[in-house]
Amino acid sequence: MREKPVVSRFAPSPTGYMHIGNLRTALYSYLIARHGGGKFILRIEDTDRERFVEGATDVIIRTLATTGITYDEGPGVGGEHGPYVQSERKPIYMEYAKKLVDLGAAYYCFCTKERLEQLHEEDATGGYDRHCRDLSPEEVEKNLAEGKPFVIRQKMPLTGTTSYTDSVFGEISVENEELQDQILMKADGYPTYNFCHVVDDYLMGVTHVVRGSEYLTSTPKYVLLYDAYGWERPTYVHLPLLMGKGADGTISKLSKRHGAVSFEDLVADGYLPEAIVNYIALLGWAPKGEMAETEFFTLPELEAAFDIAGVNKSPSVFDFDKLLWFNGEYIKKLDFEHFRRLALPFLKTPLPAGVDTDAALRLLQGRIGKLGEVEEKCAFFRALPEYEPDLFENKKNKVTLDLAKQVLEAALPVLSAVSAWNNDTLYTALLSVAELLACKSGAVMWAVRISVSGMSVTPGGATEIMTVVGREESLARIRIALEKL
RNA sequence: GGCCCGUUGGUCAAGCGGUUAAGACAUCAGCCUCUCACGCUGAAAACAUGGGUUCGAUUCCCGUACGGGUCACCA
Repeated sequence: MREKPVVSRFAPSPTGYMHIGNLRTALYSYLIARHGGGKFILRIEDTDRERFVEGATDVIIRTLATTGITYDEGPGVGGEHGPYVQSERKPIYMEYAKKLVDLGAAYYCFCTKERLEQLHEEDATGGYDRHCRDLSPEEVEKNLAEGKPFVIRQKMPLTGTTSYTDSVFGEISVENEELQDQILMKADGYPTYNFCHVVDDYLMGVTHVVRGSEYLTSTPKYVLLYDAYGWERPTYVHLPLLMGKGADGTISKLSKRHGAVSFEDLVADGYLPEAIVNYIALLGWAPKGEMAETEFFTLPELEAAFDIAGVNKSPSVFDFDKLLWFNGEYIKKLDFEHFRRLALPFLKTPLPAGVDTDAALRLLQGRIGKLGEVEEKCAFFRALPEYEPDLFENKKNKVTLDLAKQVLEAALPVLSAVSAWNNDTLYTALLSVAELLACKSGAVMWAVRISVSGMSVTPGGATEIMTVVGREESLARIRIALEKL
């Protein structure tokens, strides 16, 4: 018996931004499809008119495009199961809802919102009392003829249990008496998620339903729908949640209070899409076997290696430190031209005329975790920071204020005399200063570096920094230092 | 609160009855070095808990604790 080809989908609702948790769901769903050589569909779930956000669909499409997650069917690319935006599929749902009523698995409900609110006040845990479940056909016809507003509810079995097998969590069972007669069609004629996703998944031939584990306990209700229609149930793949760590160390569901958690925010902060994808792929999934120690994956490599069996059950905490490390590694691997092109926009304004921007960026490439650090790390190239003379003191290199003064006094004429201003000549020149003063070369380098940078920690050594800021500025900065000493 | 799910170092995680319980990030130390960083070497650090089952449990079963999810005319 042959396996059916895998068809999976990503079905976000357009909320205006792409949360990193949603992106991971999209990624896993995509990987399951591609690993199985199957199809991947994008579907927009916009049946909540009140929460509709203009342009939100574009954010989703853009994000998928920049991460390289391609889909075979969906908005913009079309396909044989369109349209792929639920608001454009509206007539389909009423048709299928009526079919369900005929099948005896759903019913019209004419209860007003006021009555529902009253019910809730009387018993907050009771839920809907199934008032309209057993209305006679005549009564229903009469109400419909009068034009009374209605919803369509799912008729849940009152006894027994419903079970299904999730490919990550295993068998899930719930008592049917726990299930509410949930609303399938709203009074505004739009379907609820509970209903339309089932209809669409069926109509679009989706074999693998991949989504967050918040749906784990409501899935029996969906399974009942498949059964009522006589449709084959899909394979369910529920994913563990993504958590965030708060400033106080508490763990909770990843949200804005944990910092930039939308994909576009991270990119704007200088994280590379490839690094983000690589990192989130590993949050909740780990490769098996001999691949278990591998950490770096390109998208195609993930497509080859991904396997549902490697998906974890427990929630994972999003760790910005590790993302930063991953990102730094990806930045290091960039060829310089590429890095340069990405880094330049992160400078608020161009560096001063005398400063060698390319040289500065070369220094930075191996030392930053994200492109957003470029500006701050370049600040001292723009202007010498304020600093106190005692910055010159350094135990390891045995530098005292007095020695620093001697070094700089000796270095000034030597550096002025250097014919070509480059790393090698400057290095040789400074070594001669060390020889002249009979001190460690480290002491000379230290004093010079502090004087030209005004900082104890810099993205490069003394000569490298002088190369970047240029001859005039370097000498000027050394003179300023001498005034302080 | 009812129901469902989860629990290996601070974090991500391997493990799928017998292991010195991998690896990575972060942390710390040493080395290297024209500082920092990179790199290299090393260190500290974990099976929530109580019962079973078993010759033997991190691994299987039950309870407890803790954490999470869910109970909408939201998805």
